Amino acid sequence: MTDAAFQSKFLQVLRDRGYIHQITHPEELDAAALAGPVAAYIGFDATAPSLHVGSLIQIMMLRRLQQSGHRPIVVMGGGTTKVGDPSGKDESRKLLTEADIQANIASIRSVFETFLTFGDGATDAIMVDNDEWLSKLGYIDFLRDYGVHFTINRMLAFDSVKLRLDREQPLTFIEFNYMLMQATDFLELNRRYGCVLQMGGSDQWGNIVNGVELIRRVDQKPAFGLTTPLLATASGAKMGKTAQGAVWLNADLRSPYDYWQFWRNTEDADVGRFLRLFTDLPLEEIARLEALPGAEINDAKKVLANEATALLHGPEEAAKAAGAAEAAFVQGALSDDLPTHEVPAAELSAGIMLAALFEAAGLAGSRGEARRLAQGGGLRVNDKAEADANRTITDADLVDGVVKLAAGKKKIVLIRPV
RNA sequence: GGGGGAAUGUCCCGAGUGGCAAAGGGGGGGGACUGUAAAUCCCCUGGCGUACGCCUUCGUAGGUUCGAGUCCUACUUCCCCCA
Repeated sequence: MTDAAFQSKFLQVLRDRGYIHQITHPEELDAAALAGPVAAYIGFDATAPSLHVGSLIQIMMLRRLQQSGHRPIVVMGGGTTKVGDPSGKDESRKLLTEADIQANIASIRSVFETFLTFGDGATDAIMVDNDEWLSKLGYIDFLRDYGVHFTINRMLAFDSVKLRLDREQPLTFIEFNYMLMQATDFLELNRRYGCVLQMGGSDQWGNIVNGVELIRRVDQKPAFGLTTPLLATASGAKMGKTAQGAVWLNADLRSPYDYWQFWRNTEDADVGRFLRLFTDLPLEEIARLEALPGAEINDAKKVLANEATALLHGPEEAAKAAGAAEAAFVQGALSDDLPTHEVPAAELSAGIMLAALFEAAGLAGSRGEARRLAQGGGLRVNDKAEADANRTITDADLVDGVVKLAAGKKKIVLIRPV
């Protein structure tokens, strides 16, 4: 079956907006989606207190699923995170404690509420924690019930395993079991909720296929897998990695302003693709936007930033971020909505070394970095390049009640005495 | 079980003769040019210090030496050959 032949709205949308990389059984899945609401899940491991942009394509895919009249299941990996997914990783990650994992889950879960509608209806989203069943597995029972369906021969051939072996990096037995855990998840969800589809990133293909085959083998029931392409920018860089680290979705880790900026700085060649993936705009509108010539493409980037920020943080925050950016970049003015770092007024009066202030404001990783930045001409105070990072900042540097610090032209933080 | 290799700047790859803060890439940051883009060119890329400087780094732990990434010993992990 070619992609063009999809009958179901769900797969048509995914195809047209660029979500599909691989599907295990395209025709069957298409038929199932056409016949009625299907339940599909994506798992999210709780390795950090927030998801980042890399997971956004998955979240958006669940949104498309729901928009197409189906039921999204968000699986929090309380159990799988205890084991640790080796997929795409060079080396073992430190094992997280149970408390860390639970704290991460608590912190992560709220982002889904803005993208999905939760409830008890047929197409309402639900969220479950796989620790609920995984932690109850008994070792011998597990081996007898599930272990018999997996051959080492096969497991060794999966990329997640092969990568580690090829790089001569150790792969521990616990990590080796991860794909079995994930396959167990799928089977359990299939039995509990009639979940027939697991989706995920292309690095999850192996894990997903295992689940599909487990269900087909053990329960002789249909099950499907679908993966998204690996997201990279047109220049080949991994999506969502910036100087300051990952682009977190939680507002306390990355402000709406910075989130807006992230999208605003999209490469020309990515604008159309990102609009399709990360906004709800109609395809015709996107086609028009991405066709804008020359510098006008910047208008499309603003739309992208507005829409994407609104989806995550709400329209008000998006508007504030857009306003602050407009003021800072176009008018060269200050806006209260720029990222702000507060310092005690007394400390400022006494004087603070500029390099230390940069470090505290998060604009530099260390004082040394701030000094280098100054030498390179990228350190600015109140819009003026400052070559001496050792100079002292005091009340005298306040302009309209704040000191405007910038690392380069784009990263701005206002220092406000309190 | 025996024999032979390998682990390097806490992002990755990777040179390295006993004097090394350690070659060179990639990635990242800054500057110039632009459109808050890409491409290109230039600079920077362990921490602290205003500074002569001090501290911490080459799988782990010891040792030899005025001095060790470099030599020795043990351990850890990986690869190859023989069994």
